[in-house]
Amino acid sequence: MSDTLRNANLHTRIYAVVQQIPAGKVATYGQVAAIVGRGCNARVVGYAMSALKVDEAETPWQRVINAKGEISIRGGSGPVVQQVMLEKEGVQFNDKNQVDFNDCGWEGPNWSWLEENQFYPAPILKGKKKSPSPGKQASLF
DNA sequence: GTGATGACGATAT
DNA sequence: TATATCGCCATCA
Repeated sequence: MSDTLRNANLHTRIYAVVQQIPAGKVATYGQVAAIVGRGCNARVVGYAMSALKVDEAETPWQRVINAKGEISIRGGSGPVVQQVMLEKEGVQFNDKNQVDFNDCGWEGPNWSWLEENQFYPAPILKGKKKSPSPGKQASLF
């Protein structure tokens, strides 16, 4: 499995991380991106989610939301379906249809899992960062 | 083989 | 506080 993941595409690695999110918990795109590391951005995670195929139906894509705690899917019944699925898992939404990360936020996978699967959770290179401010980004775990 | 497009997030101004 | 910009990968036409 680890070799498979290591050689896999970024999307496959993203799916592997998403599959670690337990029911009743939610993670943000940026959080998943930070775990995957290696040139993965929040946007790439979003792309990966949109590219989900039937084959990867086991991936709990509904547990990945944006940094505001809201559901980011645009069209059709997607957002509604996602919220219903999360509520079924016990995720609480407030009046603004937002998730409280203090209550349902995912703290991340186990370090042992990360090592086993050759993941290198590191601060992602963000847009033009002229004045590096570590610690701010490292608030993930 | 090339180009456009799409579930985001953080910084800079 | 709000808007603009940049980073980045896989898929499809």
